[in-house]
Amino acid sequence: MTGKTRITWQTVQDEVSRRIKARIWQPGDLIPTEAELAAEFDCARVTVNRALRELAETGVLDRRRKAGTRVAEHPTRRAVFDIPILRQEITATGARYGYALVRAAVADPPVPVRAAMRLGADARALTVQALHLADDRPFVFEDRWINLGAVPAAQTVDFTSISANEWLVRNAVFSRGEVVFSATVADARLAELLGAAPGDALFCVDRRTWDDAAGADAQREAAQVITQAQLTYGPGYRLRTEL
Amino acid sequence: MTGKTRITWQTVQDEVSRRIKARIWQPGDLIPTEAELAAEFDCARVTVNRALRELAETGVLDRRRKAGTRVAEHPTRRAVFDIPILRQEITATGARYGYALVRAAVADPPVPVRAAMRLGADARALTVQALHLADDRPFVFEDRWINLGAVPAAQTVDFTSISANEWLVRNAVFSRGEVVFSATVADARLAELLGAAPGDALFCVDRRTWDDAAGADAQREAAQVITQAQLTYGPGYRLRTEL
DNA sequence: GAGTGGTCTAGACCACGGG
DNA sequence: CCGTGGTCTAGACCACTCG
Repeated sequence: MTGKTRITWQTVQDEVSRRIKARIWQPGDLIPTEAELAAEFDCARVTVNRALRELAETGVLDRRRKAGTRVAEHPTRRAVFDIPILRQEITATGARYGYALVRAAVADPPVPVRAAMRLGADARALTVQALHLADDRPFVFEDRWINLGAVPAAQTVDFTSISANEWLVRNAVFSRGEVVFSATVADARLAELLGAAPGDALFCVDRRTWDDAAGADAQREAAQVITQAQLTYGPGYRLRTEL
Repeated sequence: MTGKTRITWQTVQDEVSRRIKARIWQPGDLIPTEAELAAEFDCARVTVNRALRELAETGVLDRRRKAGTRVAEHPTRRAVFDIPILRQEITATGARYGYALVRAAVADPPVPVRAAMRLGADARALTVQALHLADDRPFVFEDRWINLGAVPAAQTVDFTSISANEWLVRNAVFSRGEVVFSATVADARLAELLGAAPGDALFCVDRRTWDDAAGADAQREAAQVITQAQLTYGPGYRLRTEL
């Protein structure tokens, strides 16, 4: 009865995973070569390769040419977060999405922002501050700076009707991004905006996105920051994922 | 001179990425089929498949049989965090790792812990509290509960010399995990342990791991929580990643 | 030097799902 | 139905790196 089902890369992956979980192959152990496993499972070597490659990408296996494949000593688990548009994050919870612009203006960015965005001393930028609402209650406060040198078209956009978040996703190319998670204390203004108490601990996400000059080979030197955004979530926010 | 370099899946992936970034193929657009691209790049179809599969996994493309491959409308970016053992997280910064046990005891878990771990009303569990140090300064406080029903061997371990974190990674099978990020306010005890001021906002990570009864097909019903840990980081901690 | 993983090819069959 | 992606096969060559 065993020869009936067709061998697929997932079959192999499941069996290998099982043997690791069952400690048949222990951390640090060398497991059979691709060719040996292919013979055992009676499938092509590339099928085994596909199965093991994914396990190596997720950190379960450690593969090196000539050295062979070992069960990872320290199974560094990898957590994956989907970073959707805020509208999606809110509607996904079943709540109604709302948006309220707080301020949009061309201004001189403060020094820390100027430094983070690598802007010249006299460069002006567009600041957009807005609240994203879930069922009419404040969900997250967005404090964004947009580099007008990189996205001049942003200056003419009416951000009372569309969030900077969504406009940028659709209209600005970006090739690289950074995300930083942290915790911050609610000051008086944040507390008022988010309906929190001053002193509350708030979850905070900072994003920066770059455009590595299209087509240019001079990589990160020529990169310019397109936008920087600080998202401060309301009290009690939790970001969850599975391993 | 163009025919000189061998076509590889990465060549194809780079070119497809370039066309998307350059808006040659715009969000929502149907791109050529695998067969067409294989003809264009003069390579095997499976090579194109490999290239596009990765882009689909990262959310850049949306692929459906018969419907073809489209550029994703909402480029949901995916942030990946490596969750290493704390020792690695600390030594990776160049700091010296240190560990100090605060408390290890078999005890009655408080009700919230009992609920989160799906423990019976009379079940006892092992609590392990410890500080992880970077260059002798508190880096993170670990407040952990271990289900002795799932990992009885934990009861005999001397957690003064090895952290529960590391012991469990090496000795406990787990098949599924959950990670939750949040922000919390430092109370008097946390402030003292972490060298923070009471009222500071602290970054907090909660982890739970399950063992889905090995081999059983009754999946998540039969699962038991192996351990739950709350990691509270010192003030100013930031978790960073690239998109 | 030689063993191991990384990848490509050409052809084939299958599964899904749009029309 | 039938086009499209998903996968398998057998063979081949290459790149890395350990011994």
